Amino acid sequence: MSSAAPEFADELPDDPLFVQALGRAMRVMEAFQKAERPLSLAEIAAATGITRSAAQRIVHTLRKLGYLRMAPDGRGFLPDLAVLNLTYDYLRLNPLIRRASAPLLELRRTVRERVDLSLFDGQRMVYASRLQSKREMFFATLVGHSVPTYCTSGGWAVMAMLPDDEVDQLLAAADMRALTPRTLTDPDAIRAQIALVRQNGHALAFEQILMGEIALGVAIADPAGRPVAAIHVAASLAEWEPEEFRRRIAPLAAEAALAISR
Amino acid sequence: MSSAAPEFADELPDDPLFVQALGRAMRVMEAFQKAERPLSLAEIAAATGITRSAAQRIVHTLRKLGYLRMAPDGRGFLPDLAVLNLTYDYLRLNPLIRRASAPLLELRRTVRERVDLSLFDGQRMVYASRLQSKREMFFATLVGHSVPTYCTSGGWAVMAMLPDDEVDQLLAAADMRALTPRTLTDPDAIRAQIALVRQNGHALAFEQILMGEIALGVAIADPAGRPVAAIHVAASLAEWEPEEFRRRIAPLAAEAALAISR
DNA sequence: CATACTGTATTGCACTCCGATACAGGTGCA
DNA sequence: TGCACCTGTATCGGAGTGCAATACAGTATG
Repeated sequence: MSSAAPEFADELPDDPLFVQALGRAMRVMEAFQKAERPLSLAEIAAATGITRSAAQRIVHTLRKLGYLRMAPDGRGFLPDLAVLNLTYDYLRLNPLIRRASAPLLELRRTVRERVDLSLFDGQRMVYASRLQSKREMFFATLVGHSVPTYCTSGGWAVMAMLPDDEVDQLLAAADMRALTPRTLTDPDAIRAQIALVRQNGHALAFEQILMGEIALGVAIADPAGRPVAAIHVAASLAEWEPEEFRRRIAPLAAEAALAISR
Repeated sequence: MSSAAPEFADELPDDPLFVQALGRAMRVMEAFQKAERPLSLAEIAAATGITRSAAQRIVHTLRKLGYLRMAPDGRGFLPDLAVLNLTYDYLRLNPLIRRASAPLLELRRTVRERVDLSLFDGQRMVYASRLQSKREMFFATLVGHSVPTYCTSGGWAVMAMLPDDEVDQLLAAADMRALTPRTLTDPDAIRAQIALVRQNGHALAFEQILMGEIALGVAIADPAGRPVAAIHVAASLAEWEPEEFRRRIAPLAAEAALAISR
């Protein structure tokens, strides 16, 4: 980090339309992504590369607007309720999610296992909708939760629809770490999975995120043919024989994905 | 609307810390709350009371940051994925929701009906977590969805913990409309429900939001004793005799609420 | 074919945001 | 006890940034 390059670019060079104050403010909100507890002004300033003064003004403003609030003990700040209003508008207005509504419920009804819709965001797949089944962990069920693209059934399904050079780029840039003993972190092993998806039309992932879990993923493309999301169906290996799971679930998931893609 | 008062206050008079550009930007994001489809620059400008130029710059910036995107057909703008990252941080870092995790799952497991956690936001109760049961409507299950405080079991439970004058204020300011034929819109009828809550410790709502639905709500207070949220358990009148529902569910919901309040 | 709407680009001026600095209150280490 | 350092809060002059007006290209809609 001894480079002279600025760690934080307030704007791209010569972008006269970019509103600096807004860019900084969103960096403040995003600072909480790496936080595990309330952030003080000094911490916010450090994390975003702005001065404490600027952080003060931005936090003050975001607080008045309901996007941040002071932590219960008066030390540090946290995201606040107004954030959820944005969430709802995003989900409600997103055309893909609107179209996904009926097929996902139908799928959930027939398979009776957990059904998720996740959105492709480069290195991550972000959950936009979750229809639980039985046992659940809580935070894993939160909207906005994301999992790595390289080690999920949905991520493999999405990558299978990308040209090879983009897949290579993605895998090269991935910060791979094994989440379970069985998580694939070898790029070639992942490429092999992608090849399988291109044959089968779906991905099957064994214990990549959680031990005991099997997941089947199918990608959803936009009208131009680019993958933008994926459906997952996740279940317990204690209850399913893998080939049976694939045979039963794959056609239903594929049908749902097709209905959403349109 | 012939008054000379400005319809949009960029800042409170003499608040030297308030960042105008940021206030405007958040107004732009919030403009989508009343939208049913993508908004054009002109519409955003009109909805927020800023000029088209300012809207252009703000939209441009929010777009570069991933909070807005152009609609699929190139006409108008929509909230974009980055919003969900904020969502997750809010849910993940919120102390109340952290504490609620285990009790809610436990409650869901025992009652086997829909269990929600909603946050008190004045006139609205905003859903922060939803654990579905069987049949569901989709949009109703989205995080960030909100329902009026005055006609939900959770809202009644929350109001029961407020002093009477605050209840009166809330009801006076409420824009009451019946969502079903049975929705209570008479302030006195609602006050009667609140009185019941103060006796029973929970609220029971019949078909206030949706015909055929019964809901039981219990409030959650902060350490200072102010209500901040509510647990709902919702079920079908086709499957439950109301008194049986109350008898079975109320103690369990109350226990969960207590565990969360701490 | 004209009109009105899209989104995009440019420019000079003034006001707004900038960052340094100071302050009050609490915590913790010596 | 007291000093050092952390909280969040408040003030202020200067300069840089966001402001609004205006122009432009492309596309529906009448």
